[in-house]
Parts: sequence; structure tokens; C-alpha cells
Amino acid sequence: MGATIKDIAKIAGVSKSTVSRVLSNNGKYSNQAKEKVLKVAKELNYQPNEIAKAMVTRKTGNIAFVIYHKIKPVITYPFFTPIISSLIETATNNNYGVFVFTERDINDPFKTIHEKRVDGVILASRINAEIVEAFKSQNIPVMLLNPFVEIENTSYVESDEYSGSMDAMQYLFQKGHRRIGFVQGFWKERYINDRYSAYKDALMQKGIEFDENLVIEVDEVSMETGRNAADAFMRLSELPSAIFAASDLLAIGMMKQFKKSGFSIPKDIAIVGFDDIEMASIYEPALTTVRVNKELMGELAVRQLILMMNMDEDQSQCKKQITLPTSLVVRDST
Amino acid sequence: MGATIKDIAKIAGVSKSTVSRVLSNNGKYSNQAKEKVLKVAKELNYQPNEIAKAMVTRKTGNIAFVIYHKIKPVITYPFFTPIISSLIETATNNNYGVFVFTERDINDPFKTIHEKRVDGVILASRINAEIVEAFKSQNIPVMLLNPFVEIENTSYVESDEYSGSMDAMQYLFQKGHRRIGFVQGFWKERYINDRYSAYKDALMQKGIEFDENLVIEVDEVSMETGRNAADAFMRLSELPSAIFAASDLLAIGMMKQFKKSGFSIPKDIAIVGFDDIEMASIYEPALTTVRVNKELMGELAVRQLILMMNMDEDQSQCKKQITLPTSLVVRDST
DNA sequence: TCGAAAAATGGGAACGTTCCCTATTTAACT
DNA sequence: AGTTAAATAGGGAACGTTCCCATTTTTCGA
Repeated sequence: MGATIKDIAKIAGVSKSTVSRVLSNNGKYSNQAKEKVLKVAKELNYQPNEIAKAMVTRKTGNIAFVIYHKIKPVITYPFFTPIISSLIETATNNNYGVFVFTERDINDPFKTIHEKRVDGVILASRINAEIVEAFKSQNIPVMLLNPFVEIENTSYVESDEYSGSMDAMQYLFQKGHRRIGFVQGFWKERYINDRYSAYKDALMQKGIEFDENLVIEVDEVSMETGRNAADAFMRLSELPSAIFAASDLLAIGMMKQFKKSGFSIPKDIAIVGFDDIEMASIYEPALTTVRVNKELMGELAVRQLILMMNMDEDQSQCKKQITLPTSLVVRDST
Repeated sequence: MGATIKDIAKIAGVSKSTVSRVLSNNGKYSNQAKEKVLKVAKELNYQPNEIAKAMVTRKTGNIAFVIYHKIKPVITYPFFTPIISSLIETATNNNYGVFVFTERDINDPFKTIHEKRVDGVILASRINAEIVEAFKSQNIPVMLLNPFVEIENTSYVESDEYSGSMDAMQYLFQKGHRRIGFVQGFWKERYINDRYSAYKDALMQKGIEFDENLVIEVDEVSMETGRNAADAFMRLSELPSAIFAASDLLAIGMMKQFKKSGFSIPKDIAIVGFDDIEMASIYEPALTTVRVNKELMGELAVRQLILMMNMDEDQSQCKKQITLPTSLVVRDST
């Protein structure tokens, strides 16, 4: 099979300690030894065995990304696709491997992850305190990504949903809209619900009375439920002049349904989404939406986790809670 | 830290051999020993160390997926997203972890993968004989997914692009089209180019003369190059009545550009795509396209690889070359 | 040229498993 | 009860590294 340090040592006529020192550039060795070892290593096409290394250093060089989410195949979910992509890219560039787990694929993510002996985990969405504690108690650094609930004393990266939603609402006001609807999924599961709060606060600040008939809750975020939401709005005696959908998938589903029912967007009804998924710019009319920097979220999550993994013990020292700014992208749906 | 077999052995009052036998259910042991061991293991919240296991069994339980492709962040590339998703799902369900590598992220995928000591690899797209041989010579089972070139004596899963393309052409003929354009990317890199062959063969069979003005090559597959292709068609003295785009991204880019230039689809020009990416059904008009079963491709690739990994030595015994059927999905663009 | 300090090297334990081989216990049959 | 076979248990090497510690070699100043 593959050559080992022992093979190199034998051929180069030095001890395996010396070979190890040369190859990992750790400790003292003579130039002569270095040359011999590197030459032989090259000849034998030596590839270090990360498994053996992991055995003694107790670092595998792998991390896990777990999405605790109801949605089906999560990698194809348009909000997560770019996050996972940038996450893997950043990790790979730093010599880390990434395991992606989704709640539904696995009976007990904790068990599986623990067996794989990852050096750290990134947990997304619908996490809770017990899950986080399970990892922390095993001394596995935890980084949260867009957590639905607040967990104290834990690093996270999220986006500023409140201010993004405020921007969306201000923009609609500026366009002259007063009667504005709101749609969102995952109602009860979110302890933090900045999008909804911002919607209500914006109305209040503008002195517009909150009308609960204009607020629709769907139990899943998809284009299908977006269509249903549009139907619900069309059943009202009077349609709102604009709708703020707290997710692009809902927004696009709604646009489809409104168009199908003969309404024109944005003439008859204006739609604003949230997330800025890829489809938002491709669909016609292109969707005005609040852009979340998904690529940066993935990247920062990995960077911060790497920081935490490298400072063994006392990770609390480098706790970091990042809230990324969002930006309103104005397109054709408003 | 975590409890080990040795800890269990000490507390249960048996040898670590016995503990190992009980936990891995391999070899003989008494009921009494079993009970004691399992009880202690539970008490200590024992989690097996897969790293140590990998060290001795020489199986890591991990596989690598490598896309040799020009395109940028490959996980977000709509053709690959569902493939990677189903690949990871299938692997996870079979207790395998998946590392995803893309050519551009990594200087030398072979080196990295080899260091990670995966049990097998799935290689996609623009592979070549040397790459495949590099893995095979290290006794790492190789499974190809949608390979651009033919590699002898190697298992693969692909889709029947020739017959899918034929179906598309037949359908256009049936709709009365005679003057049909063709667009594709990655021209020179494909040794196998069934889509283009089918286009030409279909014309010939129908007795329509091949007109190379109606064939456009783009050097990258994206909506942007699709737009360019549409522009190129519009510069012709006479527009074809239909265009077969060998990729949905190109098709959608073209539709966008045609619409922007005031043409109506399918009234002024009909468009057929290939792949059936998610956007194909969402964009309006919804795209008629040749559906490739991407989910099944990912699943079968993993299943076959697992088969190969489990039969140590003599993998040639279970070589399998799978060509999945495609199906024409008729929507609104034709 | 000698001695001490510095530099380089080597030996071997450790990481947590598995698995082979040997030793012990138990069972079974005369 | 005695012999043998079968069942169970234990000891220890091995997997390929790293890293500590002891030993050897080199360097350099007096």
C-alpha cells in the first residue's frame, strides 16, 4: 500500500522521529537529514496518513454542519445552497473537511457527529439549548448560523433581519403603500422573529393601524404555501396594495398565483421578499427583496469556528456574535 | 474526555477484548459479559472512536465527491445541487460521510483526498484517464458520474442524452418545426457529445439539411452566455422557429433575451432545454425540457460505490455501467 | 585540545481500536 | 469422574503518527 514514515526512515537511514520532524517541520533536524528524507518521501510518493495523525493529535481536521430544519432536502433549499457552498469552500481552503447533516436524514445527529470525531460544529436554524449543550459538554466548539432562538454564551452569525425588514417597509411607504400585508412561515418555532416585529413596528411608527386580517401564517416555507397565501389575500374584501413576504419562496409563489388570477405585478399589487435567493432575480418580474449575504455568513461561520478550534480550552475567550447588515435590492415587483 | 473501551473493561471487570467483542457484536461472548458491558457502556455514555477503528480496519467510512469542472461554486450550480443533495442523503443513510471537492478550491484534489483516506471516490464531469488511474493505482474504488469522456473498465452512471435529445427533436418536428437551432457549451472538452450528435442525426433522418449557421457554441454554460446566444440568433437574416438548447441555463438565458427584444415564446420562437433544473418549471413561460433524473444519479452512484468498497480486491468483478433513461417534459415554451 | 553547551538524533510510549493466538472455563459424553 | 471438545476470556501486537526524553554528535570558546 502507501508508504509510511517507517518506510522512509528505513530507506533514508534515519529514525522515524527524524522523518516526522522533517515532514511536519517541527523540531530540530540537519539539512542533510532534511534532504535525504524529502528525497525518499518524494520517491515513495509518500502521503501522510491523516487518520493516524488524528489519533495522536486528537484533531481530525473535519467539521460538521447540521441543519435542524423541517424542510426536505436541505441542500437544494435555495436559501441554504449558497451558504453550504461558501461554507465548504472556506473550510476546504483552510484544510478542513465538512460533513453535512440534516435532521431528517439521521436519527441522532449528535451520536453520528460524535463518532466521526469532528473538531467543531456549525448548527443552523431550529436549534435549542440542549442540542448546543450536548456538544459543548463534550468540549466541541459550537458556532450557530441564523439560530431561531437565542442561546447565551455562544458564538453565532446572523443577519440583521429587523433593520432589513424596516428598510423594506420604509420603501413600501415611500412608494405610497399604506395597506400592506405580511406572510411568514415557522411562526411558533421562532423565539426571535425580527421580521414580524419590524413589520408591526414600522406600521406603528407610521401611524397605520395594525390589521390582523393582513397577516398570514403558513406552516412551511415553499412556493406552494406562497400560492395559498395569495389565495387567502384574494379572498379578502379588499386586496392590500403591497405585501411583505418574509421569504422569497413565499413571494415568488404569491406572484405566480396573482399573475395566474389575472393580477399584474407591481401594477395591481406590489411584492417584497426576503433572502434574495437566486430565483428572485431570474423570475419575471424580478423580485424586490431584502438581500442576506449568504456567502459571507457561511464564510464567517467557518472562520470563527476555526478560531475557536485552535484555541483549546477557554473558548469563551473568543466568543463572537456577528450580525451582518442586509440591503434592500429594488427590482421590478414594486 | 470520552470513555474508551479500556474504561469500560476496567469497570465491568472484563478484558478490553471482551468489550470489543460485545460492542461490535463480533466473536463469542457470554450473556453475562454482554449485560455487564452494555450496562457500563451506557453509564459512561460511551461513543466509539471511529478514528481509532479506521486506523486498524483501514476503512474510514468516508467517501469523496469531486467535480472536475470549470464552473464556479459548483454546489450552487443548479444541475449539481440536487445530485449532491441525493448523494449526501444516500451516503448518510448508509453511514458514510461525504467530502465535496471542486477542482478550483484545491490545488491537488488527489493529494487532499488521499490524505483524508476516503474509502472511495465519485468523480464527475471533466475527468480524464490519468485522474482515474491515480485513484485506482492506490486501490481506491472509483465511480464516475456523468463523465465527459469514456474510461474503460470503470463503473459509471450517466443519463441517456442521445435518446433524450432525439425525443426533444422529434417533439419539435411534430410541432411542425423544420428550421431548428442548437446551442451548447463545453464543445471541445466533451469526447462524448450525444446531444449534438442527436441533433444532427435527427435532422438527417428527417431529411433536413444541416445548417451550421444555426449551431452556436458558447464557452461556458450560464444564463449570460444564453443571452449572447439569443443575440447571435437574432443577428441571423431569418430566426429559426425553434431552438434546442443543450442546457436549461442556456435556454432560460435565451428566453430572457428574446422576451426582452420583444419576441414572444413560444409564439415567435419555441425553446427546448436539457436537464430540467428547478428554475425550468418556475420561470415563465415554464420550459419544455429533457428531464435528467439527477436524484437517482446521485443515489445510484453512491450505492454502486458502496458495493465496490465492500468487495475488497477484485472490484472489476462488480463493475457496472448505468445509463438512466431521460424523459421529455412538455411545458409552455414550445 | 578539551569541555561544555547546543544541535541533532533515536528509542519508545501513547492514541483507541481490532484481531490473532493462547489460556482458561464450561459443557458434554463416555 | 475423567477426558475431550467447545465456548469464552485475556494478552498483546498492530495500525501510522507525534512527542517526550535520553543519548549521541557537533560546535565553539577558552
